[in-house]
Parts: sequence; C-alpha cells; structure tokens
Amino acid sequence: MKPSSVNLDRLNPNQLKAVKHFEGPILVLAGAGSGKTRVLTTRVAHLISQGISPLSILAVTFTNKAAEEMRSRVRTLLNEDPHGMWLGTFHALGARFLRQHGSLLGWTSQFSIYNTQDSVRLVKAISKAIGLDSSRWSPKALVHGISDLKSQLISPQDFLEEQNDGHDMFKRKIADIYPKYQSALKEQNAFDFDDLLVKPLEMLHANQRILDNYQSRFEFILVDEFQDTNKAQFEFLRLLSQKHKNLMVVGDDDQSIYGWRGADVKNILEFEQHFCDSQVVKLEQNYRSSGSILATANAVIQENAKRKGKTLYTEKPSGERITLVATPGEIDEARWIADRIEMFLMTGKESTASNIAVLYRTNAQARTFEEVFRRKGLPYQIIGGVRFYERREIQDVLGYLRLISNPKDQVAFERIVNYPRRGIGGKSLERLKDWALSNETGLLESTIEAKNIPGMPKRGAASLVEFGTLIQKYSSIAFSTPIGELLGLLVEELDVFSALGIEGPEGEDRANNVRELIAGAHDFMANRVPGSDELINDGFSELDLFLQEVALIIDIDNHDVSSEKITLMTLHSAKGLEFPTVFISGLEEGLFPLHRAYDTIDELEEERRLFYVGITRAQDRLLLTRAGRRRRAGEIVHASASTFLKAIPKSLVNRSGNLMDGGKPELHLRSSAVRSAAAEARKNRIFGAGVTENEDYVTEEQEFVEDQEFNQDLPRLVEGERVVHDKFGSGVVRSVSGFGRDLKVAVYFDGAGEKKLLARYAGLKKDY
DNA sequence: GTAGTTAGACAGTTT
DNA sequence: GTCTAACTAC
Repeated sequence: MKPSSVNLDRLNPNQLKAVKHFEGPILVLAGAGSGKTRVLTTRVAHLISQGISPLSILAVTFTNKAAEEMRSRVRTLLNEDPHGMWLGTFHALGARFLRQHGSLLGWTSQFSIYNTQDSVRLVKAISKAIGLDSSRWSPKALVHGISDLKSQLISPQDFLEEQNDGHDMFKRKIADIYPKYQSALKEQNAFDFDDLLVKPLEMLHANQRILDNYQSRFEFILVDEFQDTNKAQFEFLRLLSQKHKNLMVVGDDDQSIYGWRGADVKNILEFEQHFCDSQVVKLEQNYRSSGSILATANAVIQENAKRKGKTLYTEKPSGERITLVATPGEIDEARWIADRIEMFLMTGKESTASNIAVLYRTNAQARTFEEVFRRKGLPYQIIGGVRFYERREIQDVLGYLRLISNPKDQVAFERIVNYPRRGIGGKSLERLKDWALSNETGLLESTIEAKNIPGMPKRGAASLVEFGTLIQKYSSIAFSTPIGELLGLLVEELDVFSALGIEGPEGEDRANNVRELIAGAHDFMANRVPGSDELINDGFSELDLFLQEVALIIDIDNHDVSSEKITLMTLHSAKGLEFPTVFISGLEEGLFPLHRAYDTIDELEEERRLFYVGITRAQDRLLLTRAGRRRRAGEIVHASASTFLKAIPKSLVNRSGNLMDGGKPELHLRSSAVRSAAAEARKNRIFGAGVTENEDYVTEEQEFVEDQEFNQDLPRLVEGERVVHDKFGSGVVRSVSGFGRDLKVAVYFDGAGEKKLLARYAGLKKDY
C-alpha cells in the first residue's frame, strides 16, 4: 500500500523546489536557519510517499543524533517508520559496511574500532619497536599526519614513493610509520576512524560486484552538512551515486568549520563542476533568528572573501539588540553570565533553562562556568570536553569487552593486562611480547603459557595465566549473556569499585561513571537508535554491536533538550542546534580567534565562520562576552577585544551595565562536592536518556527478551561444569582453550568419551 | 621488578 | 587541571 501523500503546504517556493526535485544531482545551498532539515526530511518522506522504497534511499548526517532526529521526523510525516533506509553518519555507515563485507579485506566482523587515543598508543608501540625517539617525534603528531593522508586517500605505498627522496624529516618518519601502522591495525583486526571511510572505498573499488550492488540499490542519496565532508567522503558519495546520479547535497559554505580535520570546502564550491547538469537551489530566508541577530551574522560573515555568496533575510522583527560585555577576568565573565541567566529565568524572559546555551571556543573554558553555575545552583549540562567514553575508567572496563570480542586487539590487551594491578609491569610485558613474537602466537594465547617463558617471574607468570583464564571464562559466556549483565559480572569479579575507591574522591566519580556505563549497557537493546534495527538481523552478537556503536557515540548525540538544563558546549558542537538565548564567551584576541589562526588567511576565515555559526544558533537573544584577562595553561593572559567584534554595526549593539566593577577574584578551589556535581551532570549522557518509546519497536524488544530467557540454558564453560550436547548427550567440561570466535571446549561425555568442540557451534546447554 | 609518588609538560576545534 | 615520565620505596 502506498503511504498517504505528504503535506507540502508550509514550504516556501525554494524549499518546495528542493523537496519536489526528483532525479539528477542537486546542490541545496541552505543558509543557517533556512529550514534545511525540514527540506531533507520532507523530501525523504515525499519520495517514499511517491512509492520509492526506503531500501533504495541512503541519507548521511553529521551526527548520530541528527540521524535519529531525521528518522523520527520522517516517521511523523509518513505515519510509519521508513524501515530499511540506510541512515547515519559516514562513520556509522562505514562500520556497518565493514561488518558486512570486511571479511573480503581480511578483517572479521568482530573488528575493534580504535579511537585517536588507541591510535596514538599503537604508534607509540611501533615507534618503540623500531627505535624511533618518541620525545622527538611525537606519536600524536604522527597519528595526525597519518590521518591527514588517509582523509586525502593517500595510501602508505603512495606516500612512501612520494617521500622517497623528500627532505622533510617529519614526512619521512610518517612515510616510515604509516605502512607499519596500517599492517598492525590489520593484524589486530582493528580499524581506526579514518579506515571506516577509506576501507569501504577501497573495497568498492576492488570489488565490482559489490559496487554494482550498492550502486543499483541506492537510487536516492541525500547528504547533510556537505560543507564538512572530506575527500574520502566525497569520493564515497561520487562512487555510490554514479549509476542513478540522484544525489542531493545540502550545505552552507559559510558554516564550513572542519577544514582542520581534512574537510574540503571545495566539495561544495565545485559541486557543479563535478556533477554536470546539476541544479542549484538557494535557501536564503531565515526562520530562526531575530532581525538584529541575523544582521549581526550577515555583517560578520561579509568580512570573508572566499564565499559562494548569499545573504540571509528574515521577515521577523528586529527584536532585542545584541548585548556586548567586557569583564575583568574569566570568573567575572562566568558570574555575569550566571547572573543574567538567573535574571532571565526569574523574570520569565526565558521560560526554561534548556532554552539557554553558553558557547565557547575551547573546552578548557567550561571549567569556570561549571564552578560558578554549581555554586549558584544553576542546572547545566556540559557537552564534550573529556568525553564519557574516553574516560580512563570507562576505557579500562571496555578494554575487557574489546578483548573478549576481538582477541587480537593488542591496544586493549596492553591497557588492561595490569588493570586492576596484578603485578605485571613493563618487564614482564616485554618478555611476553618477545615470546609471542618468536613463537608466532598472540599475546592472549601466550598468557596461558606464561610459565614457560624464560625469565618470567613466578608472580607475573601466575598473574598472566590468571588473566588469560579470566578472559577465556568470559569469552565462553559472552555470546549468550546480555551485555549489561556481562559487564556487571566482570566489574564485580575485577573488584573495580574497590580499586577505584582507594583513589580518593575522584574515585567515587569514576565508580559512578562505571555504574552509569553498566546501566547504559543494560538498556543497550531497549535504547537502540531506531533504525539500526537492520543490524540486529545481520547476525552479529550484541557485544560486537555494542562496542562498535559505543566507539562512535559522541556527547552531542546525547544532548537532551528536555532536561531543563543550561547547555554548555564548544562552538563546534553547537553546529546544527538552536536556542532562544545564546551566550558566546571569550571573544578575545588570541582565544577567539585563536592566535594560531593568524597563520593563514584561510584559517582566520574558518575561525570567522565559526563565529558565524555561533551567532546563528540564537533565536531571540544573543549576548557576547569577553574577559580582560584569563588563566590559560597556567599563565595569566591579558587580551583585548576580538577583531571579529569590529564588524558588528553599533546600531545593533547594547553595551550592557557597568562593565568593569569586577569584585574580588574567587578562589580557584574544586571541592569534592563540585566534583560529584560534575559527575551528576554527566549522568544521562549515555545512550540518549531521552529516547522516546515507540510502538514499532516494542515487538522487537519483546522478541529479544524471549531470546534472552531462552539463553538462560546456556552454560558457563568452566572446568567441571556439566553440559548437554544434542548428539553426545551429557558430559563434563574438561578444559577450555582459544579465544573469541575460536574458543574451543573439551568435554568428556558420559556416553561418547572426550570430544573437542568449537564453542560457538557446539550448542551446549546447561545440565541440571 | 613493581607500585606509589612527584615533578614536569601541556590544554584547539572532533568523527 | 590532567596526563606522562622519571624517581624512590617496597
């Protein structure tokens, strides 16, 4: 049955043109607040209502959250879920792709995803192995260099040839490390972030049949935030859209703010050259901001030379004037903002704290706000900063899961082999590595035989065996145990909480984070991003999905607008969002724009676009603040007003209050009470606390629950456990060997004698 | 050889 | 303020 048609009445002529566009490439230049999300979602819904199957639509967004929102809006428009539509970020789609086809390249679907931290650790290990001085050639810089190459689709071989007779020492070091890094990733069954884009491309290029398949399948491709795509992403789109050529990209060159990450504005500026016969639609009417705010934004962005050129207009009244404030120090700045917020809330000028955002250039600025807001009792949530999943305690615990899922994950191995402390130091680890290398076996396999390693101290050997056995034991139940339960058992056995308890007050925070992680894991299936439903049917274990999804979750994905809290975040994170009241803080030379941005005109322009993005987040009220001095990296820095402010016409500005009556500086103390408050604020940031229930998914959940109940019959494969086999009958577990998917179990059957079975095929049940 | 402590370096934006 | 490298105590 064809879904009922979608209501297009509320669109303006250009929006309508974009929505009704059917075939051929099209570029939608959508200014800030011009309704581009509406255009995208309405077009998807419209296509489906015209009889296009969701299966043949691919939509790419910038964040998981945006994907989630898009799906729910399409669902609302259609009155049914667009089942089967591929929708997600480039990275999430890439991971999904690799789960299905990665085996062609030599990876299993249990692959690990290495984040930047992991990549740095890996490069550090490689540097050490080849005797490269890590203090001279920082692993971080090397990783960054490699990442740049990958996003430009330059392979290790290409770069090696290119640098063969190069004189840039740093580049030559990269040329040296890059191939080694790449083969280490493969040995460890891992991909880094860039691989999630580069490897699918590699595969599509090498495999005509799969390419044909996807090219035929995706009749319609839609891309949001196109100005922030890099070369690899562009190539991915170009390749997939080649057959049907129905590619719609939506973006705004004035909001391109990820050049430093390899994003190339040329993708949008030269779209028409790359895709001939493409149409262009401009959306220039702004529906978001008041007249003064929009005029401010226009004035600022006009300073940039490299623009496609468009001017936003609005039919809204000019509204309040922009407020500009200078305070003596950063604490005064935070206090002034806090006071203003209190006033807005008290006088009813702002109905709820969640209507308010405080934006800043660097994450380090968040701390001052956190302290001041805490003291005033203002509710807030911080997005970004030290990300939840990158916290030490979270990575430690997840390290176990990673190793259980992917026994070749060496970064995870090294991270947790001595966590919690079990007496395995650098020396023992080195011996283990050497032994594994010369015996051509894995680290995990070697632990079991640690007692045979020459020179290994008795205590260390015993600990290693214990460690290996522990991983084995959990590997045997990992297939059948719900992820939350698995984590709970693991944390209990490892006694993580007592280990954290002795760390003092922060330990309590960390313990809470781990509890939060476990709670989130328990809800993993229930809170799954709607639309990733297809994955469940692809036959991957919950553990693999959990790990691979968790690796790609960023804080903004969990931003909760219904939380009645003030949002604190960087200007970068604010992209795509809107708030009635917006504060932009730290408008000082050297901070915003950062002094480094003066290196090139392009960087300065990107910095200005960032300011433009910030301004255009505001609907009704925009307040810009700066501090005359602030503490940066330990030093007190004095700064004058940001050069960006000069562009704002005086007529739009209201210079507020008596600016320089600072008051005495506050103590820079961080009590444990403040710390726990911070932990509190971090709550609900995993797995989107606000995921709405939807009837479509209830059935699936129920099915899953039944499945779990069925799994209760699965035994824990440990020595002495009684099990039942379909053919061999009842028996007792003798030994367990191997790891992950190769986990083997030897069982002595009462009727059939001893048999060695592959755990994942044996179908053993518990014998009561 | 490992664990716990302390001095030192470092904080730009993120999938 | 947080993380790492180097140092000292066990």
